[in-house]
Amino acid sequence: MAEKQRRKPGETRAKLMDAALTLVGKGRHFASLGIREVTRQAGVVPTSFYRHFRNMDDLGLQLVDELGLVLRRMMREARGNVLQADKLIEESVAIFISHAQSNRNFFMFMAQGLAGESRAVQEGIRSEMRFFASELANDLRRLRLVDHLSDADLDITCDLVVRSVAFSLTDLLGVSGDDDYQVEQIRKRTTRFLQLIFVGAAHWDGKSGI
Amino acid sequence: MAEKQRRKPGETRAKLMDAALTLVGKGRHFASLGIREVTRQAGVVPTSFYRHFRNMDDLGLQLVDELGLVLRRMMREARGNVLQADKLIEESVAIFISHAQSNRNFFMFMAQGLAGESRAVQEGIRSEMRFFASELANDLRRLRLVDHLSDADLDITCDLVVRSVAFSLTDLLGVSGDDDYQVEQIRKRTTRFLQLIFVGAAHWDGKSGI
DNA sequence: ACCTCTTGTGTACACTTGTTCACTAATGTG
DNA sequence: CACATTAGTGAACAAGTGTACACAAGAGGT
Repeated sequence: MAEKQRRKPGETRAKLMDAALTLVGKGRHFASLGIREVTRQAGVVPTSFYRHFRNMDDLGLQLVDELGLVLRRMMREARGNVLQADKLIEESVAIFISHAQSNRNFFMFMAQGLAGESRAVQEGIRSEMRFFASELANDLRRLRLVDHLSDADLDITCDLVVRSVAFSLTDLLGVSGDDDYQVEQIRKRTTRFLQLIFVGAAHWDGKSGI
Repeated sequence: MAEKQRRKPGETRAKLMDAALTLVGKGRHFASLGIREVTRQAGVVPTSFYRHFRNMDDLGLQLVDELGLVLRRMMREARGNVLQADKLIEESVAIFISHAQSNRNFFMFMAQGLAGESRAVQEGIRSEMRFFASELANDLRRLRLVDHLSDADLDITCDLVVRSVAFSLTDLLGVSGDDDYQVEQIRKRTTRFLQLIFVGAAHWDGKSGI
């Protein structure tokens, strides 16, 4: 019988969140996880769960918050590392892929959450994406790369960019992660997507299309 | 005690698939559905399930097949109804939204399956999307709208179009369905996305972007 | 040193789950 | 009509589930 082991404050909480992410990383869907399963994976007794979360949805919401931090870190790195404007897309995609690889479980949770079963989690992730898109819009404005676009059109453009990258996530998470060839294919394809979008934005006249 | 009621062949099978879709439509995630739950919703005894499916994954796979039919019907209608090339995007998006509304549960299942827990279902949906993109490419070629694009660039373009529309699905399924204003917003936004992409494709020179 | 709050533990209970089995009514085939 | 096959039923079982409760060990304040 295990002794009671008092650990650092918040450690069990972190272990539970980690456990959920680990299970998601192993291919399970967050919606199908149970409290007992998560506590088992965390090496903790089931009742401990309730000390930190009201239910699995609650845990999901707190994961979204942490996801926000991961995304912000990624954004900061992108801002710091993208020096020349002409390599902006390529470098940003590379940074994105690198972060997605090293936080695989988090991004897997994000991909799942977009069509997940908790409306709150869904809205949380969506909100993170909106924030991301608006920051991207700010940056592009600041770099004076989109002077001819109205605010509304810039908004559309950035939204589409973020969505395309998010969709690439599902490609990326579908391959084994150390399959360098496949990852490289996805990187190239995502880069092309964004280039296509920005070519469209550059020639956008505010009216119709084809 | 209910009598044994022999029904039309395949009726119970259909009822089970319908039941799963109904539950998905009610906001449940497919990955979290259980056999008993589905049979209960279908008004059938749990053991009947095994007469038609080996497990829930199997049911999911068969749902993907039916989803394929729905998508093909939609494509056929789009081909028949889009007369003028200049309204191509708007009409296609309208048809898509209309189908997504009247097959809400199916499309919800599709949105979930993209990051679902069964690899086979995931691959099935992905394959449907690839098929859709390639058919779109064929149509655009046939209409001679993309003569300046290489096959590879056309492929990228159509892929991006299909992805964008698929992502709009998650927007659409997030609103209540008879909230006409919101649906209209999504329709407009999706249309803009596609217009932006096609403007990009029209000015694509085979090299870089911004 | 005392008290209080927080956090982790073990036990318990009622309920649900997936799956097996034997049984039976309807159906199609000869 | 006889017969094999299919497709439905109900009972059963072991395993797993969420949650409630009472208890205890350490932390922090006074």
